[in-house]
Amino acid sequence: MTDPTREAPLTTPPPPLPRRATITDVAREAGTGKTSISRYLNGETSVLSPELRARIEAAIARLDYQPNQMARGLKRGRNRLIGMLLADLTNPYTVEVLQGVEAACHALGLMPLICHAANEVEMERRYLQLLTTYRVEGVIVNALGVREETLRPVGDGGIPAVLVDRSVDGLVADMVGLDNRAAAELGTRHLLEQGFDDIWFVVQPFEQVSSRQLRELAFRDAMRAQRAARGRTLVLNLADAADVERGLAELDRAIDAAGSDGDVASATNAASSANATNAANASPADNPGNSTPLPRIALFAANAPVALRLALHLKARYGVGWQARVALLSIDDPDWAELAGITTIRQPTYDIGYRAVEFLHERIEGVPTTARDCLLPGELIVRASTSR
Amino acid sequence: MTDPTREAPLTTPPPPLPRRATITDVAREAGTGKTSISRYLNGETSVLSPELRARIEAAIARLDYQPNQMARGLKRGRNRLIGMLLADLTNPYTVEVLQGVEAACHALGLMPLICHAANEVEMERRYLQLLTTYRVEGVIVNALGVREETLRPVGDGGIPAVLVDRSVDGLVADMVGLDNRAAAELGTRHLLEQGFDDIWFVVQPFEQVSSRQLRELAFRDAMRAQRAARGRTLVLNLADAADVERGLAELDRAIDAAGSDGDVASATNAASSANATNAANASPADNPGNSTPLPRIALFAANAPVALRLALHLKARYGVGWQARVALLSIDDPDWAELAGITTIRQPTYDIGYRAVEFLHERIEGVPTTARDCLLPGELIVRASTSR
DNA sequence: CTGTTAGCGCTTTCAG
DNA sequence: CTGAAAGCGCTAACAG
Repeated sequence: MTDPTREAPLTTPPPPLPRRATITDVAREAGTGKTSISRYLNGETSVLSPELRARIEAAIARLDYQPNQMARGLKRGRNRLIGMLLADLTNPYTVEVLQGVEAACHALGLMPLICHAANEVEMERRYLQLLTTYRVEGVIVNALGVREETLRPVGDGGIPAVLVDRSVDGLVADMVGLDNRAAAELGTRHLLEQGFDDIWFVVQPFEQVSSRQLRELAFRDAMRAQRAARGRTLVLNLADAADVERGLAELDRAIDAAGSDGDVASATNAASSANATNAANASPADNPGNSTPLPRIALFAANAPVALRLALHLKARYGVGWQARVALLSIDDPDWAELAGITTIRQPTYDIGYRAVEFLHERIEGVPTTARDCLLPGELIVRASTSR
Repeated sequence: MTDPTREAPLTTPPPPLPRRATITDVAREAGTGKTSISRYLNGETSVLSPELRARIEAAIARLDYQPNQMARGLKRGRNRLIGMLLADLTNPYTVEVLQGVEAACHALGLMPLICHAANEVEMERRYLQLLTTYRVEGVIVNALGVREETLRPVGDGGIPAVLVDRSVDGLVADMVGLDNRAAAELGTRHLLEQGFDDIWFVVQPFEQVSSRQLRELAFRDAMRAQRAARGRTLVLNLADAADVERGLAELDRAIDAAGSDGDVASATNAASSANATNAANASPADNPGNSTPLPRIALFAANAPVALRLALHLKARYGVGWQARVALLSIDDPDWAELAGITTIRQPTYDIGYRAVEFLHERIEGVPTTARDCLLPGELIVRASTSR
């Protein structure tokens, strides 16, 4: 569609829906004027004589009348609708945030229009357009990694907006999400404390996505503070199978090298690959005398989709016992984490959603604050994968 | 709220949103009447002189005009909105269906309002009310196990509706979902062919939910056809922790009995529990002389949430090797299925969603058919859990 | 306490 | 080809 403001003419002539009762019908039925009905609907109950009120109530019941929100909205200039733009419902994180959003909306009398961009920037643009066209009073945006262009209608001059999980470059708006820096530090420190000295941070392409950027940066910082341990970042573009293959192959080489070098129990070819490139600068002395030597390599997944991809690969490669071979920690705590026994950092997803709506509500009601950030802490959940 | 048609008065006086350009503004800017603008918007392009058209285009661009859908809807009597009422977004099934719905809506120029009841009947009622209030042209309902009462506004006399996954007792409407009978048969037959002779069908309470009913019934029928194998149904109310405990304990007893009785490798107390009640009538001769004897018990989960609960329990009880102890098969194919190596029957979720919208669209356009059912086949995906 | 009168932003006859 | 006028269902002054 070249011009988004133009739409194709409706194919079929409107087959009139079964007409519902209108306020006029009710007024007639109750033998009064529309105004009184309107007053009743809006709770101006005190100004109505009990007698009239009863008649109105009866009429409404008899006609099964339900006020038309569209018309109300048109007149009032407000429709209690807010848009909720989601990047990816496939990600459990999104669904959880949504629960918080719904609860808050319920509490505040708002109705969220949920729009699912399904990772397509074009969809995102289209939905944003649609939302403004329906005159939503505000939007909560879990944006794809986009810039000012598609997000132009919101924020600053446009409709009130609050960002979730990620901030967007050109856009000044409230934002609520995980305290990424603290979370990444928490995870890294845990891994270090458990004695891992070769840690891979695995993340989707992060140039566009602020939260990923922050996590990766915090990871690098945390690793830098710790000498004698090595930290690397592996970028996995989950949308590109070839890229994923390449990345996983790189990982495999490292794991194999570390495994044969460090695992004294598997007495196969320990000596032969002692000079493997990757594990060269790890100090063997770090590892205290456990009965089962630790896997030397730990994987730190930046979010659940990455963790799932990694887990699937590791399982395919090392079988059901993969957890003993490589440690896996992930930000996000999907329901299968417990099943796979991986350590996670759970985000306060419900609260994130709830706060987002509260922020938006304040903005809608015209509270004048400047753009705020609300960073909520994550919670480390230690499971077998990284413990002992 | 006693009376749903009444709403609390707005707390704050409407702080006027930054007013957007209206059709009148555009008309003035273009030096013409509203009618021509309207014609332009509705693609009646042929009746406009190229000159006027250019002026209109310019005016629209200059004012960044976007027609107000609410107003259009009010006038036209149609707003291209449909409701999508979801029982539980936490279930991957739901999200997948949603993708199909969205695609179809996109193709047909509809805008889905997604409402998430989060397994609360009250929410379902509330949303349904809201949807009719916004005068959606139709609804797609993935209902909780409800009866006519809350669903009264839809179907028959009310707005067009199509049911997804489940039919509802009092309600005549189109319905699209899995061919439950065939799917349950497929699963049962697979288990039987693999040599399992003690099969538990595990399902949430199914009096209210037609799809669960059908699956359970088909399972029982399929088992009845097969002599020498035993089939049982275990009901697990996932919302009730105590009930789940009870059910799982029952399961444990059966597994222990079967395990000690059949698994010659674990030479612990084979004899002592040979007279265990449950496994008594299983014929040991059925099991061909494999190197690793098959686990005798198979679990058939009626859907993914049940399968997850089972898997979590089994893992907690039998450790990472639980898959060797008990076979697990599930209807639904969540992303962790591959990770856990469980066999599944994948539903054609995308198609289900897509078809649902197509059905609804036909209904909206007034195609006069009688209530139809569309049953789509599931696909068996065999994984380690039940193979060999 | 109650009804009359204007519109909200748009579409749609019906005349030019 | 173009525009004026009459509403869609509802709310909000403004009088009674």
